[in-house]
Amino acid sequence: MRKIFTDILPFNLEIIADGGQAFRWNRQEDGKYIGVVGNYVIETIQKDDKLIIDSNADINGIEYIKEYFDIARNYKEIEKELTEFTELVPVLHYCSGYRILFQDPWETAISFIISANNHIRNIKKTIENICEDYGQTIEYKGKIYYTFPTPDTLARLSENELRHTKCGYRARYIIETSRMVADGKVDIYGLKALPTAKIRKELLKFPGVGRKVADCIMLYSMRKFDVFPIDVWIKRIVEQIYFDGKKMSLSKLQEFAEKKFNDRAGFVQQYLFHYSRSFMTNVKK
DNA sequence: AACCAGGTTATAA
DNA sequence: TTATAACCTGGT
Repeated sequence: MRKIFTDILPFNLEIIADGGQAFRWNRQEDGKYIGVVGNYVIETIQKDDKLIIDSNADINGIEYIKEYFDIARNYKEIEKELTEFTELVPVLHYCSGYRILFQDPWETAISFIISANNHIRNIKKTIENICEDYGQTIEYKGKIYYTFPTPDTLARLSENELRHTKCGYRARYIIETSRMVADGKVDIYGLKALPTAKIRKELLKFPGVGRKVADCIMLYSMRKFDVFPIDVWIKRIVEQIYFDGKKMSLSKLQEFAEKKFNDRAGFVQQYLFHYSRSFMTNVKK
């Protein structure tokens, strides 16, 4: 069915879908994005202050999609509040409309394990391979799409089988993590209710999950906004803006950002990330 | 041909 | 506690 969300601004579908927080969106020639979210195939395009969505979702699915795009949150207020940090005004201006999706924690965990030391192009390809090989099929408008596989499915695989998806040495991490979830060692869907530090401690039990990946999982699938995942892009831009371009250790930057941005750290990280990727491409690490 | 990319892990000082 | 090397893969 079709659903149109109105009055959505600030909202920028392009950077939301292609900004590195989700890996299953594909831009079409006409500016439309097609992606698989949960069990739904979603086609969406933004027309100014409207988000037009066609999908195989029913009424309940529409609600799920609304949550996914974080439609109800007042981002105008968030962006306004953050201008309190005057050095971020140009960043906010450039990145207005960025939103933090509310994704499935299981899919997000595996996706970000794959993301470690990897390119977006490779990450997307590997995830697509995994879905094609091990997900459920969905037919939509005469085409076949694939869901993200369940923990049980991946838990049964051997490392060599999974390596066909081009995930490389991460295969072992993915399988062991899948087994931990499948065996109930970590209740990945129940973590959201816990405080950030407690969730992080649980997530760090997964092989292939370090500080950065753990924080990404919390930010993109559990609505924990007091985290500040630091990758190479964030490191560069924070060092430039706040430390006169001097190299700083991750732990120093982590402490600095969390203290400074507090409950808004996740949003700030998101804006800084896109800004950094746009303007810091020629700067050495 | 070597080096790098949206980190993590194991090992050593 | 902090530093360094190795790691799949695909691209330059």
